[in-house]
Amino acid sequence: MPRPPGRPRSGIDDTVFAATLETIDSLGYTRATVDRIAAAAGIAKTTIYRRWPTKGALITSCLVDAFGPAPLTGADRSEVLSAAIRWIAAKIGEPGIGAAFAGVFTDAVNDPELRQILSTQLQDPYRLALEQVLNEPEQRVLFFIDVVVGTLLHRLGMTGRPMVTTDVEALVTMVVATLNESPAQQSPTSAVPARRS
Amino acid sequence: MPRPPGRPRSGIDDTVFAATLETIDSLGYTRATVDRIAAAAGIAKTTIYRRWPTKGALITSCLVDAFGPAPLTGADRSEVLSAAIRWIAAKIGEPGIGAAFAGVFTDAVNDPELRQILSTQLQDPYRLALEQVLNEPEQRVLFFIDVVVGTLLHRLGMTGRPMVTTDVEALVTMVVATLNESPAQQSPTSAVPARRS
DNA sequence: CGGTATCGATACTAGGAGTAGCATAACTCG
DNA sequence: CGAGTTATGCTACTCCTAGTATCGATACCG
Repeated sequence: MPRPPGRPRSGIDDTVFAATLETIDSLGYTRATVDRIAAAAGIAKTTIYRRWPTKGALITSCLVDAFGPAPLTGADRSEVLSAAIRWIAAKIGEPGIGAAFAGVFTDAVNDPELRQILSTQLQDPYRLALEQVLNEPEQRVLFFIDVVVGTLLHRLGMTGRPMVTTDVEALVTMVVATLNESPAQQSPTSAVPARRS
Repeated sequence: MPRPPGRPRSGIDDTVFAATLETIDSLGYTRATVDRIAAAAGIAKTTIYRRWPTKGALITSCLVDAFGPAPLTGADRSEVLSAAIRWIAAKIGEPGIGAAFAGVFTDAVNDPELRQILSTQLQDPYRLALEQVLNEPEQRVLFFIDVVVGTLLHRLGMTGRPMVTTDVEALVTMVVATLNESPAQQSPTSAVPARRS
């Protein structure tokens, strides 16, 4: 794949991501203006707007980078889900990440385009992976995501602090219990045999 | 109680509340500027700022008025909690209320003063009432509130639509199960007898 | 060296939160 | 009725932020 003509982009994405989280962590989401983020990264604001169309897109991109792939490991479905909940809770507790997440989520509520970006780029990969590994339908996985992420963000938003371990464990217990009770399905297609009408 | 001197305030609070919800419902939270809300209410913007210090305070006040007292009724704790969850879910689904709630919550994440207003004026009354009627400690009631409200707002924020009845019932089932399992406490002080050291 | 695309810097537009000042309206008291 | 007091409407303003425009300089390719 030949390099396209013109001056190549300098590899500053990681620098911008780091500057974004640092600025949000130290000043809060609203005061983390694009100007300040650019200054913290040592680049011009216009350079940021050449790479990300809006501030929300920048934050989303930063979060996708910060979260990385989810560790969906465990002996059974319960362990996988427990590990996933503890993982996202820890991530939201990291400096800057939780505030960035809450901030961009907040913006997305009233911005359909940003909501689309957030849903597609950030949520969907994890949702699809969870549907696979848990062998659960989309509706149910979306419900779990709403419960877990919604709870963690509500706690962060109302108190300004991430959820403590004790409550995270209560969340794990509650959600895993729900997973194992309702329509328990261990094997995908054979659980409910098709019935001819 | 003698009327204080000067021109009395005109009784426009209800008009402003209605105009606020209407404007948010039709234009969305971000486009519902104070100017537009004032115009919809047929008053001057300065009049709004004489009664509420900030836009967030106006929305919070509007929500307190819109929610009203929670119907904490039922034969036992499970019924009370179930009714409360269905009630808040229905409220958040009403036109304008959910968007207003999500919007002001969003703003509060990065605004400690607004967070204080929201916590004190909106959440605390319901939290205290729930602690009484459920006979549960503060920490546990706060956890339930985080789960229920967080889940409902996350669904509204990610999809733009309130949670459907099926999922609300799943939420009810999940939370009520947690209420009845963990440290079940039927009587307040006698459950754990004081032990002299 | 020519072509192309990025970067930095400065200046700009658009829009919303919140404020200031003033004329006017409404009400109480004497 | 008139003086005192407070609320309202209106206009104009400040401050801040997202996002855009422009232009010279820079880096890479052939």
